[in-house]
Amino acid sequence: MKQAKKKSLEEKGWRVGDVQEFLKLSREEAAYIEIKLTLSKNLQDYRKSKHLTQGDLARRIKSSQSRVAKMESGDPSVSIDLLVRSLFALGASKKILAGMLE
Amino acid sequence: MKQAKKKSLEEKGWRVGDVQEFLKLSREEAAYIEIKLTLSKNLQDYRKSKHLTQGDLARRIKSSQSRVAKMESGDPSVSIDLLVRSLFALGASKKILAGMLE
DNA sequence: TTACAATATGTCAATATTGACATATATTTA
DNA sequence: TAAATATATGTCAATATTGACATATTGTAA
Repeated sequence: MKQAKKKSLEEKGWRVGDVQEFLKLSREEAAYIEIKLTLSKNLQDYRKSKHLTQGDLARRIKSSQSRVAKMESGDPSVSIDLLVRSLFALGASKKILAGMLE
Repeated sequence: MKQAKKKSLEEKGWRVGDVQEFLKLSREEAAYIEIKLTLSKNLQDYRKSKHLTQGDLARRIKSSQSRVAKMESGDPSVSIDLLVRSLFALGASKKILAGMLE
């Protein structure tokens, strides 16, 4: 955007640059959420493939059934760290993790 | 381990099973730490390849230079979440992330 | 149906992670 | 060299994540 136009808009009260910033942020936010959902889904598949209940997995990682449920439902209160640690507890490796993201 | 042997050891005060549990935990812990270090190193390379200072990156992710330094040094106070969000802020994609873990 | 097992949802105190700050230590440039 | 710039390290109050709990809902076998 030309400086003159930018200045003109700013004089009218617009915060120029915010749209681009918004788009960039939402792109990054979307990528972040997508990763969490990918890990969530894979965790559930992985657990089921081992014929474990949420309670079983909870015991293994010293957590609770309700937290495992939140992990698998993509609850925003769950960190990537916890998802990754849970996958490792089920026997996944770094390579397997990489495969989940492809 | 045979049950008789196990019982005998337990009578002597040993917590049998702890060794296996310790090994399993350390295996998972090692994998978790390895992932963080991998992301740390890649973050630094990625940042440098874009000719940005730690301060520049800090501004982009609304954090501080000191936290970026901790991210790149593999400081245990840094979460995978923060590392991943930072990589996305530098333009990385899910696929690129996967490549880092291979 | 009715038990029973598994999963989902909401809450919260305890714990972990965070950005910010001060300041030390490189590293680069004039 | 010295000054400027970049990075490292320690601390801490604010915020986010956590396990635990209660309880609701869903699935499932008798």
